[in-house]
Amino acid sequence: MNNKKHVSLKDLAEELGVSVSTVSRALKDSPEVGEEMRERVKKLAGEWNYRPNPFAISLLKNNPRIIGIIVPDIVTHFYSSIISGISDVARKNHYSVIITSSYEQYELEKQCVEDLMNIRVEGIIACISQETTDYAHFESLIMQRVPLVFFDRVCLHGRCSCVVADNAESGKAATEHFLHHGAKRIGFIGGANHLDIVKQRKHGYLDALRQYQIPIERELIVCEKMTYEEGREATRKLLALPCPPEAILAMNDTLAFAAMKEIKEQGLRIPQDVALIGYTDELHSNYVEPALTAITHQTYEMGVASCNLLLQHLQKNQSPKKVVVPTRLIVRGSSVKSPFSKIE
Amino acid sequence: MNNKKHVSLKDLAEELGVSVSTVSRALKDSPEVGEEMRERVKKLAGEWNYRPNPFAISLLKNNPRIIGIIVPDIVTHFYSSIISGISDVARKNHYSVIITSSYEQYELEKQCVEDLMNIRVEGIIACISQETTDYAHFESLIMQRVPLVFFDRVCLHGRCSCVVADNAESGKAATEHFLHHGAKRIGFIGGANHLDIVKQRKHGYLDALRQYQIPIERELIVCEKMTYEEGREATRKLLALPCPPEAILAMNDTLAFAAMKEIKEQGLRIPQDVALIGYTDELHSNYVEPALTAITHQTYEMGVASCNLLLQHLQKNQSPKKVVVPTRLIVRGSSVKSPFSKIE
DNA sequence: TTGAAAGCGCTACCAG
DNA sequence: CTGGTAGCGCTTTCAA
Repeated sequence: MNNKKHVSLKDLAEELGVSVSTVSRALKDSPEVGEEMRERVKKLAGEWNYRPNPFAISLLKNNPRIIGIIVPDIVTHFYSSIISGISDVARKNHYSVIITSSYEQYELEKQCVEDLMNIRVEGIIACISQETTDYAHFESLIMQRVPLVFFDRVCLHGRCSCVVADNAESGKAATEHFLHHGAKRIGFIGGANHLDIVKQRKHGYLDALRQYQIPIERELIVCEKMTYEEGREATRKLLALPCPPEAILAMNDTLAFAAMKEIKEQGLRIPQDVALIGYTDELHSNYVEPALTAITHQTYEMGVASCNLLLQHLQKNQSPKKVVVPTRLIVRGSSVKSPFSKIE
Repeated sequence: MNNKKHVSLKDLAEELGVSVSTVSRALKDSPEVGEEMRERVKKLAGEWNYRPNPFAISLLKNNPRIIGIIVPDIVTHFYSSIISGISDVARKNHYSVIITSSYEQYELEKQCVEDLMNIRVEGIIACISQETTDYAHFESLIMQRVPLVFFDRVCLHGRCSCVVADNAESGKAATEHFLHHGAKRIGFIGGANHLDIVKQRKHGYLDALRQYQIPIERELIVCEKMTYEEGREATRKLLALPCPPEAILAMNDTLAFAAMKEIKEQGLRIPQDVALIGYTDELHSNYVEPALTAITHQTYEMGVASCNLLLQHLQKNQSPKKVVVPTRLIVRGSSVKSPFSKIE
């Protein structure tokens, strides 16, 4: 048709012999344009496959309708599932989403913030990296009044909205589950201590022990990085104790699967010798053997909640809110010793 | 400082008492600007945290530096890993990435194309949905000269670039592996027949059988949708045959894990009663028991290759290329009957 | 070495 | 009901 890549209002106007203003109005069903005119314009726009140039509109209105996301990584099911929830809500509200990964690194996380600001996203939804202990890059966003919502791993409490799981409760519930089923010496494998989620889940764990008047043993608590290898190492440490734990609570799916592998490789049985509970999503817990008892996050819902929260902030200035998305303890084979287990 | 959300060239120019042109030039180290001037401009730009408005630049240059991605879903590790590869290459080349999901639905896939075109991405990287058999929405992209690269599930051969695994070879290799280890009756669980990947892998499977002069039995080949439930059902069908297969090749990880579950639930042993090979990534194959022998895709590399290919097309008009990323058969416990298995 | 002005595509205001 | 025009922020001529 014409050599230019995109059709503009001007192109349409020239072809129809009218002004750009008229074409613009006709296309958005302005009441001040003639019925017949509207028809003609729309017909040609359809034929020529006209699409409004989003950059012109963003330039004009200063609202690019883009939301930025920062996650530690995108391949972990937990995050991709949350992203999925965010994207769906965003799309329904005619927002695009740009996803960036910090790869659990502080420096890269700062870069992500920088990149998103350069793209001029309207707001950011983030989950901080394991490494991050300084939050200046996020504080600067608050100063610039860029709406900001954290999920799962949060910071700057009270200064921006966040979506979290009921961490303390779930840590307590898992621990109580062990206690109800006869285990008294319970190991806890967590991630870096400075993370809120670690603190809170550990808090729940300790709380349950206290309530049941179980003495707390420091060496049963191992908090390092949340990687597969560290999980193996932590489990090895626990099992090598003079008096090893009868049960282990692992703080995410990588750690849980690592613990499971290590326990098995040492020739111990799950749950008879060591019971195991993880934090994970439903997908893979069923594939392993025994099926993994786990605290299940409603990841998709967390994404939906995060995006809704951000949209609220985008629409009007609002004081920070905190949304707690409940978890559930799904009991499978890895935690309950069958009544016959002691006879075997 | 000032109430406006963003600092513009004009703001800087006014403050410095010079023209916008000068500021613009100074900022991009144009040789025709004075040393001292450049210093002053850059200093103020830094202090005021000036960022060029990307929409103005996109409007002007008509290159928004955004790449669109269409995947069947984002939560499957296979796709998220490929996305990860694409994103990394894109970011290194100062491109942003917008990810959309078709949820394996034809209608939504068309919508994704539409959305990405509205955003005016410079090019698109896509993996077609299971449902898609009509490719008009992609053909229209070719007509509009929008660079397009397919990966894994491809179409419109020869008309656009694509990145694929060595499907036929891998299907053949897996089948030969079974044959070498004594299985003769091999079941094949695939996805919808119209998909290239299914055809090619089946081709490899049949090829191996022919070469070893094993009669081909139609009822050993089950091709339905690639969902967990269909995988269970397909396995059930195979095992219910008068003469059930000694080995099963499952066409992706969902199907493989489904098959594993079903085989176990029927009280059969893997690999003694039924050997199993899947197509999957390394991550979860090791968690299950027995560990799953699998054709491993180099997913991250496929993403890297796809993005590189697209960038080439973006830089200059080029005839379509096809990149084949080799797979590897990783032998684990699920396929090799131990020498003692028959004694047990 | 610097400034003025046009124009990218669009909207919105003011005239007619 | 329709047209003209200014302006969003930036780059890029052309003049000085």
